[in-house]
Amino acid sequence: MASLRKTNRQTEDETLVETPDLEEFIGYNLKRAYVIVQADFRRALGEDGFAPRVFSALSLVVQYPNVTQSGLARMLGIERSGLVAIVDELEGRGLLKRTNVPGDRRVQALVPTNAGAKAYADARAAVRSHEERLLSNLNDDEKATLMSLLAKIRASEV
Amino acid sequence: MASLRKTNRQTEDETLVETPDLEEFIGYNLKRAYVIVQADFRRALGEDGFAPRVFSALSLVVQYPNVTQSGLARMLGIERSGLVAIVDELEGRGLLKRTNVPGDRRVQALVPTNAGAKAYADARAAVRSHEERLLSNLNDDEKATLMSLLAKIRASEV
DNA sequence: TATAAACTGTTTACTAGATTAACAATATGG
DNA sequence: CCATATTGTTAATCTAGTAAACAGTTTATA
Repeated sequence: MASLRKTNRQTEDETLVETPDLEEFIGYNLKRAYVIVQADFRRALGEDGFAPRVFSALSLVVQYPNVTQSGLARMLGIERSGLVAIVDELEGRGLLKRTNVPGDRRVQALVPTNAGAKAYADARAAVRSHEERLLSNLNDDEKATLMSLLAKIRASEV
Repeated sequence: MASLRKTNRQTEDETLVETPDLEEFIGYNLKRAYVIVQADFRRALGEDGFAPRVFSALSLVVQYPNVTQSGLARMLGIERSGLVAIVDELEGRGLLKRTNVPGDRRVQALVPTNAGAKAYADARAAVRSHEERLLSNLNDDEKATLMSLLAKIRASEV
């Protein structure tokens, strides 16, 4: 707090301490934060753990059994074509089944297997402890505030 | 607030209103919010406007002229190999120059052109108004709080 | 001073995540 | 019945990013 020279004047010093414009943009900070959390997620879940999007898909299938692929894509905010590979992976690992629905032969309802429910419970615990560990410098109030502010951003989707 | 049935009990209703696990994870909400902001950024800057990462790079070059590519990559948190295409694009558009530095023939200092400084000022204004418009349901306090919480996440990088 | 180690910008190959467009099969609404 | 819409799927494409190698150059060390 000694110096009052807080301008963004250009110098040739190798140590530049002024806040660059970038830090003032929410988008930039959102991305940097997201990259950090996402990288730690992968580290925490390990080599052949779930990728974030696969974890998310499994989570919804476990919580909403019989969800259709289209419905799941809508919930995740991705195209249904992009979901095929994710469901293929989960089915290939024996964590869910594609089942046909009497009355509509187009849809394939997704049903978690017992192994899928178990794998999800384990993964959820791992994700929870990853976030708790990584974000240990935020207290519960701060986390709740962050969530509500992120929810506001999500609510402003065009 | 009429019903107290707030369990996550499984039903066969087509309208499921309970909060799924996913919404409780900071990583998930961070990603969803980031996707929304990033998509609006691109929409706002238009067909041949800057991609977010190109905008970020130009911002730093304008604010820190003579930054090296390695230095810029470090600031952006990406590999220097990934920066080559970004700098190629900016140089190709005539917005910066690669200049050689007397005393170290390895490095190429990046210097914004006048056109680059102008383009950045315009883009920065466009980005500011995009964020102001998109995030108009957050007041200044909320935005400041969000920034400080995101900064805390950034500070917890491993 | 000789040599090993490190750093810079770059290319190439690869991966992940995602989108768009088309398609056949099926369902729904005038 | 017929036009329209929906579902799951494939194929082609795009973007953003990494990792590994490389030649040229600089720095550190023995």
